[in-house]
Amino acid sequence: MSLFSPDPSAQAALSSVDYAQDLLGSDVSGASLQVKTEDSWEDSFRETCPICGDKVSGYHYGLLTCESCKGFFKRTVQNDKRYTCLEKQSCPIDKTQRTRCPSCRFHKCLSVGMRLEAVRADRTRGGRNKLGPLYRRDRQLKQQRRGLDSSPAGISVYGIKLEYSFQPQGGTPPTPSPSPCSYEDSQSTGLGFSSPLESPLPGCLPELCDPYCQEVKSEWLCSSQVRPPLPSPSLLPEMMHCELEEAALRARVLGHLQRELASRGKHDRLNTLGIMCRVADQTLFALVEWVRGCVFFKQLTIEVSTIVSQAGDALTSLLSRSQELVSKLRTLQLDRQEFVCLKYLVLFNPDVKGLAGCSAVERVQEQVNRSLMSYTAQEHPQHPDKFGQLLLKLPEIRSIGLQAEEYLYTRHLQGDLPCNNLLTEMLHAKQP
DNA sequence: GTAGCCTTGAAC
DNA sequence: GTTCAAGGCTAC
Repeated sequence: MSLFSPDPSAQAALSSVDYAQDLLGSDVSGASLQVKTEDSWEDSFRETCPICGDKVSGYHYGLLTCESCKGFFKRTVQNDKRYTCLEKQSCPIDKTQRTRCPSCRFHKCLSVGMRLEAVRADRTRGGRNKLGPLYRRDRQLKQQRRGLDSSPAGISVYGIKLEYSFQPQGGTPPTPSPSPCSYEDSQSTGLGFSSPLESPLPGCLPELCDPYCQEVKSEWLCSSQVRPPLPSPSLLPEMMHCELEEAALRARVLGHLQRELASRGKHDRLNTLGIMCRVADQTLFALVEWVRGCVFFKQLTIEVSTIVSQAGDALTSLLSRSQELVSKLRTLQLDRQEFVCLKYLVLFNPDVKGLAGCSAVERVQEQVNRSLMSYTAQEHPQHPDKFGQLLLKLPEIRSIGLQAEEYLYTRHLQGDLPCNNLLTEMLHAKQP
């Protein structure tokens, strides 16, 4: 069984911190495929490091990398190093030139998906972390992909039935094409692959390529003679197109609230929590509308959700954390494009507990990462660290979302929340 | 600072 | 007991 898992908790927290800092969201969990093969592990070592192309030594901080990039990433994060690129933040990173520009090397580490949170703050040695299941799934998916590569198209491998799939927007199956395709071409048939086990078409732009498509990657990342432009931010206009107009959203939420307050009698007034829940409810409607309309999400099917949630009394802390986050984002001069990218990164979160079939989500995350990196490099060259700084805010955004969720769940269990609204419905859905 | 090898220890 | 992804050590 396999599920896709959007994470509106953090979405809500991120989207509404300006005017309603206690929104909830939902999470889903489900079983994941558990297949381990000897071949897949051996095959892992035949791959090349997605950062420099050197020989892979194993999974490190979220993906298969070489020993030196592992060490570089560890040193950088552990020692909180800040690098500055002396060129245009687009230095080629390969085995022979990887030590030339640590700034671009670190950006590449982040953009291909190395996880900051996998570097232990307490420097504890040994043991395993929460990425273990991800590594297992990745190994398994690689194995599946190899099976697909050597099998006729469309035939399932190992008899595993997929319950979740990327679906072409037009409902027509993707047509394999041996020639390179444009982003628009890919859009016209959805993302061009119908399950997380299938790779995108060969020859597509790197933004739409699978993270392990080394042939294409090396072409645009490592060539020093003909260097293509920075990873195209062409995804951004598409993402911005789906964006709700914030002023209109505010007006809608406030208008609804005013009408509700006006319709209530003297003895039927809403208390503060009631007002906040109404705001949360309307914002959730808007968020659901955004999620439904957003690029990528339209191509997903979603299954049921369950979660075990624990209650906590945290409104003060929640508000203070949210305000602090907003303040940090303002200090970073977060603009609308970056805000939208963060929203996508929060929504398409492969770390969601119990998420299976997450490779498609990881691919989306990687594409958005690239778009964000490209955008910040082009639009804010005076702030070369901005991409990394923005990514560092994601754990806090997600954490605030979870805290909001826990708080609301507690109040929900105590019967403090108004009935018959979307918020309550979502909280009901979270009961184990 | 880099990168290859070693040690550690939780998950299986 | 084995695995393997963390952090540590150290020659360069």
